[in-house]
Formats: sequence, structure tokens, C-alpha cells
Amino acid sequence: MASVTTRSTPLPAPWDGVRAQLHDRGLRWTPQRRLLVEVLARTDGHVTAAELLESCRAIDPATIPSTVYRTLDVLEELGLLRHAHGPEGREEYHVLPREEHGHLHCAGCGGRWEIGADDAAALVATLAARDGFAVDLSHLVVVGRCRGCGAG
Amino acid sequence: MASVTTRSTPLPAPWDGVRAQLHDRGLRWTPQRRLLVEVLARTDGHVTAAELLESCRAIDPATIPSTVYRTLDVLEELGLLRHAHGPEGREEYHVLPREEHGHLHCAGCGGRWEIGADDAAALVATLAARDGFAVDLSHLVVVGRCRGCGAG
DNA sequence: GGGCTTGTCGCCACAGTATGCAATAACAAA
DNA sequence: TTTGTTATTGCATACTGTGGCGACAAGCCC
Ligand SMILES: [Mn+2]
Ligand SMILES: [Mn+2]
Ligand SMILES: [Zn+2]
Ligand SMILES: [Zn+2]
Repeated sequence: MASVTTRSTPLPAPWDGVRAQLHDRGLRWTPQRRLLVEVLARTDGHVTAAELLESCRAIDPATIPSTVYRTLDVLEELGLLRHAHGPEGREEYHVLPREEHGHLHCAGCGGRWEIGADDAAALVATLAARDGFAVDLSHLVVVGRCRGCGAG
Repeated sequence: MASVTTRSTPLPAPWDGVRAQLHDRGLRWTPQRRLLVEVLARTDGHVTAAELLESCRAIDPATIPSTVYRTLDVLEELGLLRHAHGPEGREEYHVLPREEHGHLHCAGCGGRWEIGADDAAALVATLAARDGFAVDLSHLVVVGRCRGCGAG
């Protein structure tokens, strides 16, 4: 049988550190995880979990959904991903989040924009001061109607 | 066969008007819709779509999921319901929304609170002024950690 | 290299939600 | 009351995501 460990391309930073990060936590570096990491390394911005699964299957059709979903959870714990939910509740991942930001979705045209930390600052501060609540900005999705789409 | 039109209990306001509201729009009053409306009339605050389905099945085990989900959409269009999404993206309905409000969810303990229009005012105003974006406050779910649960 | 430990995979079953389609039934008009 | 129109149902099916479980294999130690 052919060797499975595709020594193909070395991973770019910070993905080349994932193996070590996993080992530090007593977790393992498997072909399935390497495949997803390779896919992620070629992705930037926002992707759906389902899209990532599809990309993996394009390379290895034997890819199992639950393995991908579980690996996404692990990588999120390592801080390499953050997820939020689209207007219909489906998972959307943000790869290599630089500055934390929320998301703005128009229910009319489907347009999407980012919400900067400064835009949310007032809400975050209000909830922190009054309730001691720490908002997870990355997970925040604000739905409504953009200028072009007008009132519902 | 037995008559299906359970003339059982007359519906309380504003549910007693649903039939007329439907007819005004060329839509129909069916036993399936009546059943869900009866369940909703006994519900207050927030419910999951799945919980509503279950409640319907408790009364009529023949209840079909897609019929319930479709009816929920219709009733939301009539303004009798609003929905948002829990932290995992599942649908949560707000029955007979009085004042519009958003939701605050703690990812640690699962605690839930409401966000008043005043709490969100700054964010809403910012997005309206800068982008002409009209926020749907009812659909807003802010996830994070409450005071007791501390930082993640 | 050869074992051991235990994290992970593959598989299955299921929860929750959405959609196309043909058969049915609600409603209104006659 | 009968008929005709067409909204709605039921069904089959698909999609997204979760969780249990036994078989497997990654990594450590010798
Ligand atoms: Mn929604
Ligand atoms: Mn989430
Ligand atoms: Zn728009
Ligand atoms: Zn908490």
C-alpha cells in the first residue's frame, strides 16, 4: 500500500505549529487533521463548516463529516479559528482571526459586513459595567436590513 | 368518521383573530394550524421550535414536522412570533413579543437574559447613522460569559 | 523495532430544519 | 350543495451537526 503521510507541502505559519500545539495538550496529529489544516491554510476570511467539509472531500472523498466537525472544534480551542452563525444558524468559521470583530448580515440582499470592536464598544461596555458580562464579539451576528433593502 | 373541527375552547386574544388574518391574505385555516395556535396560546415567553413540535405531537402524534415549521414561518409573518437563534444556532421563538428585545446568553452556565432596546441603542444608532443599517433587535443574540463564569 | 496506552476514527443513529412534489382539502363562487 | 381553484399537507429526501461506541493507530517508552 502507498504511504499515507503525504510529505507534500510544508505548511505555512502558523499552521506549521499545529502539530506541536496538539502534542503539548496530549492530542494527536493524524492524516485527517493534516488534511483539514491543509485546506484551512489555503482559505482566508469566512467559510462555512460545510464548505470546509466539501473541500476536504474534494481531496479525499473518504472524509467523514463528524471527523471534520470534531477537528474544527479542536482547532477553535487552539485559537486558530472562531465561529459564528449565519442568519439561519449555520456555522461560519473565521480563519486566523486578526482583530476580533462581529458580523453584520442583511436579511434582504444577503450582504455581509464586519463590525469593528469600536462599533460594538458601547454595547460591550454597557453589558460589562451593568452585569459584568463579557461579550464574545467574534460570535456576534447582527441581522437587519441594509440601506438599499429598506424597512421590512 | 368523527368531526375534525374541535370546537373545543375558543381561542384567547389575539389568537382568536388569526383565522381572519389568514383569510385576509388568501391563506387558510386548517386543523394543523389551529393545533399549533392552541399550543402557542398556552405558551409564554421563549420556546424552541422543536419544543413546540413536541407539544403538538403530545396532542396529535400524527403532527408532521415540516407542517409545524412552515406554520411557524406564517405566524411570524403575521407578527405573532419572532425568532432568534440559541448559541448553537437552533431556533428560539418569542411568543407575542411586547417590546422588542435582544437576548444575552452565557456560554458558561447557559444563563439567559434580555437586552432592552436602550442597552442596544448605541449599537443600533451607530449602524443606522454610518451605514443606514436597520438592526433587527429581536433576532439579536449576544453570547459571552456572565460575571459568575468569568473569562474563558 | 515491538508493545502499551489512550486519543481518534469510522460508523451509525438521531435531532433539527428545509424543500420539491403530487394528492388533498379549504374556501368561495355558483 | 356542488364545483373549481389553489393553498396546504404529507411524504420522501437532503442537509447540518451531535453523540455513543468499538476498532484502530499515534506516540511514548523500552
Ligand atoms: Mn434567523
Ligand atoms: Mn455558536
Ligand atoms: Zn441588503
Ligand atoms: Zn454564566
